[in-house]
Amino acid sequence: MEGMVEENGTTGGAGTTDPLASASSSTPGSTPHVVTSIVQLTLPSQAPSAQVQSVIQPNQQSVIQTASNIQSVQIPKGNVILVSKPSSVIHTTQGTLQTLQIKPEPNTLVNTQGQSCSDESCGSGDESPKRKYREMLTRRPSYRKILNDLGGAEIAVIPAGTIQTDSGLHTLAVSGAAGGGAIVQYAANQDGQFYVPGPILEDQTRKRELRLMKNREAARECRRKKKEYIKCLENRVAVLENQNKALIEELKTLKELYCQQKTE
DNA sequence: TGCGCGCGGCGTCACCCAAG
DNA sequence: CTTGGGTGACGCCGCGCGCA
Repeated sequence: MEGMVEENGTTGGAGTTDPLASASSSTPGSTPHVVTSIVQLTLPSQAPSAQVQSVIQPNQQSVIQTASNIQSVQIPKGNVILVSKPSSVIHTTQGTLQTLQIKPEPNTLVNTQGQSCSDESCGSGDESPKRKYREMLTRRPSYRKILNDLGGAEIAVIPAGTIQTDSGLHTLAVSGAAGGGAIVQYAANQDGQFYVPGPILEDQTRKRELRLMKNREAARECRRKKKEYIKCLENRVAVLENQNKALIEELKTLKELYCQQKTE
């Protein structure tokens, strides 16, 4: 079906190692190949502008690669498109970065059956059963938490030489704290034992939890970007391999033509 | 069926670096 | 100098797979 988008891995085909193999050899409107971990889109030749075959990552910021520059691409109704994510990347073998305009419904995604859906409902990420299941599982608490649970939060163990007095309140630099070090404030009781006053402890705990939460999300995002980057590189390899193949083929044809003319 | 192994994902820590 | 975001490293966990 022309202009149809397929999700990868559902059928075999040449696309697996060479996602854009059909970009240079297929006729306009031919059925797109299905490629592992990526989605391909072929625009029909009747489309008002360039014939484009692209690589799209499902449900995430995506990469669209073409063997030639993308002109203004109009997507016929009923065909995909991605990409509500603002920072999605489109790049070509020429290295030019371009803008893909989605018409007429900018935020509409179309699933693999060609049905449209909202951005949220199409996203698989945080609502996948696997993720839910994982969230139900309890992880081993950190050593810091274990120490806190053992009462270390109220009576702190103070390493020698790290104490600065400050009107009864002391400040301790903890090198092992999350976020590259933390300042812990505490006081001393009559017995000379150190403890963290309630409000300060609450504040410190809250700050730490906030920091951990942000770092958790940052780590997730970082991993996601890393994976996307790797996919991008793999896609680029595929594009260049295909281009190389096409050039070799062209050279072969020209050679044959030349030999033919020579013999005549 | 139980076990070991590899893989992928996660949370946390430590460090770096840019911005204020 | 301080602060906050990004990321490499590390350890843990669950899962799938092959093997005895």
